Amino acid sequence: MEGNPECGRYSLVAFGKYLEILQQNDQITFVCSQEDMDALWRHYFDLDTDYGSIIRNIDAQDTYLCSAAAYGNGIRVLKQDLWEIIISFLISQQNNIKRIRKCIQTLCETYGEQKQTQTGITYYVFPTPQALAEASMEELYACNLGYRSRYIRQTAESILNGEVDLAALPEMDYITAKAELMKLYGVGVKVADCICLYALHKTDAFPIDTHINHVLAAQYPEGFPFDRYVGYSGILQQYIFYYDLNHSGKIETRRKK
DNA sequence: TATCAGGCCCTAG
DNA sequence: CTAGGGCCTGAT
Repeated sequence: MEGNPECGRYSLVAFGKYLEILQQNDQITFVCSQEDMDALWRHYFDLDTDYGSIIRNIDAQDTYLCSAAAYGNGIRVLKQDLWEIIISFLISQQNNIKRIRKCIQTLCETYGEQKQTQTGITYYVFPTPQALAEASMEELYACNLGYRSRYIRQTAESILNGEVDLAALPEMDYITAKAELMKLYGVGVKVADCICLYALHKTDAFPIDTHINHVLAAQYPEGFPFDRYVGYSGILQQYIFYYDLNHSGKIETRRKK
């Protein structure tokens, strides 16, 4: 998603299509046909889920989680393309967001199909498994993917030769799907959880990275109450992550100045 | 110059 | 099973 929060204008490419979104205060406008809205974007943004009821179910005694959820009110866990998310999170490891975006953009421009909107905007779709499997290691390294290049190459091949069947994954339960994903070279516990959450919408998946780990140690020394939030702890993880990354970051910045 | 950023793989013990 | 080293690269 590319965006300019100042003027409330966002754009993204998903499932081969380009979408522009405009926001004026509480009003959101999707610039697309009614058909695409109903067939694609409603599902993609998980618009039929009531996130408000999830937030209301949070333990009122848990002031940290309540604050995090209030801060992240409006966040939605997207239902993104499985293949795209696998590669994107292979790239994300030991990496920062700025470079992740650049790597993915380079992959799309180098190996993805170029398209144009009716209004003449050029964009690139995410490359297919075939396209990435055909890339040489030298070419992948040239995309600044670093040591993740071999993860991407081998993963693309594992998909092509049927070692892992992408089409079968959505039918699996969370635990099974996670184990299946971890057969892919370069996919460990954390990345598998991200894929489960962002592409397969397994909302029990609770990715634990360095930020979350830090919060869990500081706020939940007795352990996070997963039992209380069966079926949607992954959504709460999003609130925690966003809160820790932005809110507490701002506090640190202010202190320094 | 050293460290770190939304980890993972591999090898030892 | 757990610990620890190595790994691409760019920013600070």
